[in-house]
Amino acid sequence: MGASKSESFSLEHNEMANLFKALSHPARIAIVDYLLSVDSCICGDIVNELPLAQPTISQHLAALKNANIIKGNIEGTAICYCINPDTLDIIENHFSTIRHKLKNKCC
Amino acid sequence: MGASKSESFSLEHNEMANLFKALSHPARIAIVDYLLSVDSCICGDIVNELPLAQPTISQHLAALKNANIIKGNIEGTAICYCINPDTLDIIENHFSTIRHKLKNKCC
DNA sequence: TCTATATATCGTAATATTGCAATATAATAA
DNA sequence: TTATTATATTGCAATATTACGATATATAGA
Repeated sequence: MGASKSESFSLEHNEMANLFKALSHPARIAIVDYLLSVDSCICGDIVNELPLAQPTISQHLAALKNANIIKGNIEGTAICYCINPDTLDIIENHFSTIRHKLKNKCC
Repeated sequence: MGASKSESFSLEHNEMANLFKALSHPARIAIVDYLLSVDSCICGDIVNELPLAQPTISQHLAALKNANIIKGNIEGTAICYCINPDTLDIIENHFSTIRHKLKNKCC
């Protein structure tokens, strides 16, 4: 075999794994970082900021959009990208739950 | 091609991506969840808790250990696994920085 | 209309991940 | 020592990801 046995795991575990998978590539971390480094949402110039070809960046943006980590609004010829704060909430809640459970433990 | 061009990105972006990659599989999320669900560190019975063969679980545990997400102490014949709170700090700081940067933005 | 610009999709090659049977290793117990 | 138990490693097949050239689509402006 080789396919991930995702159907053997809970929906919640799969959803969290998919969020982390969307963040599991340095180009996608760099895209999120860049979106946060400028004052407003970015319309257009992500391709010039990263050392990857345009189709590759388009794929990475699609992965982030698919996981709801970023939102894209069409703005004329360009597309305006922003971080989705709702998904940030989900991730922060996940780690806050982990932190809380850890408090009652030996390590 | 096909290999990830990780050398084109910063060390920090690669380190965060590697942390998320370690969490990007439902089995590994389930392992972390299980480690948190019991009172103490787990010595032994992770294999019985998951619907995967022993070598597969050993691989997933190695991936989590390699990313410093869990720690393993040899305890006789068994190995005692715990969450590594230091790595949890790193991840929480990452999202707290993101949240902070988002405060000054349009979305 | 035609042209320029921005982004997406297709097709495909290179590489990485996943899963497990078989086997190895390591520690304890008899 | 030999058996038992727990975990790791090897080898390999199935599948997924990454990257990009070529091409398609879609909008704005001339």
